[in-house]
Amino acid sequence: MAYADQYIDKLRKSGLRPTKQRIKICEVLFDADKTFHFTIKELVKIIENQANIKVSLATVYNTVHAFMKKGYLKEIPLNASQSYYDTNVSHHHHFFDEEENKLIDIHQEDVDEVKIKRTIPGKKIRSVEVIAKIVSDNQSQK
Amino acid sequence: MAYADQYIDKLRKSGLRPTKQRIKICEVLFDADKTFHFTIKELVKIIENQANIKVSLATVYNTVHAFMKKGYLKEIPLNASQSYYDTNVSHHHHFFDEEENKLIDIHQEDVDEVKIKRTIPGKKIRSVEVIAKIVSDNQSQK
DNA sequence: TAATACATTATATTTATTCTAAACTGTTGA
DNA sequence: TCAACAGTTTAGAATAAATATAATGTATTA
Repeated sequence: MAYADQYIDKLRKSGLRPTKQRIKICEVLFDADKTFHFTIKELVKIIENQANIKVSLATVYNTVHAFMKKGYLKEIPLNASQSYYDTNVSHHHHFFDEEENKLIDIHQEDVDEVKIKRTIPGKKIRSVEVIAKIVSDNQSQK
Repeated sequence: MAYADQYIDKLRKSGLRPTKQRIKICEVLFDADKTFHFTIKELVKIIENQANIKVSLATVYNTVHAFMKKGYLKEIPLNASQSYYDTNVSHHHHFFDEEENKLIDIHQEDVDEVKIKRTIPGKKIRSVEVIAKIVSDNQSQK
């Protein structure tokens, strides 16, 4: 509640109408000081559990996408609408061309080994992959 | 054709029966010297175009998954069945726990900057993300 | 070659996501 | 304050990828 005004502001400044549903979604997403990861379904459940407000799946999709456009949320680049397979089973990385939905290999020698200094107790790293998303460079076309 | 025997061997050694469909799939995937990326649908189309053989979607799915289990193909870790979003919009990377389907942040300071030495003409890099897949480390539990 | 175990297939199912069109709500200005 | 409009929400339909099912077909074996 304390934050509601702040969210109304945030939404207005983004050109989004501050509706009951959007304010509730803001509260769930931004009230806590720590960040978190979620799927659409998880978000719907959290909202149902925390409030009397009913929010449809479609609204959550719309709002999450609107928030992404505004930079309030980020999609984790772990997903594509379909699976891609590779006949090159050696260790290498990829460019993903977002405009053409195409993958391009980056050979291992073109990337320095990625060293992760953090570990998770009881877990080991099975693979490390780098995905570099690329788009047209309009600057260089002038 | 020239490679068919070799593929029959490869399949037998993997405990897969060398059927017409599987041999055709091998030819499409492994005949050329260069590697390539594909989706299931693309593979179905290529097979239809290159041969008289009809292959059902289900067979291609089954075979591609069998080949992955054997290490002949790799799935590009760009996919999850659903999208994950993050309220942390700062630049950082992720662990993905494959057993629990959970994401864990890796802060930027825990990974050295990833430098990619290759460029694609007319394209610029929009984002570089590291996904480290983790699984239980049974070694350390003894 | 017969028996069996494995494969293939068309079709149905499941799941995530997007679309649609009708009902509803926030906003604006008289 | 209220009417009118534009933007929003919603249930349900549509789409699309992936998986499951069960009947038919095929490779293997002895």
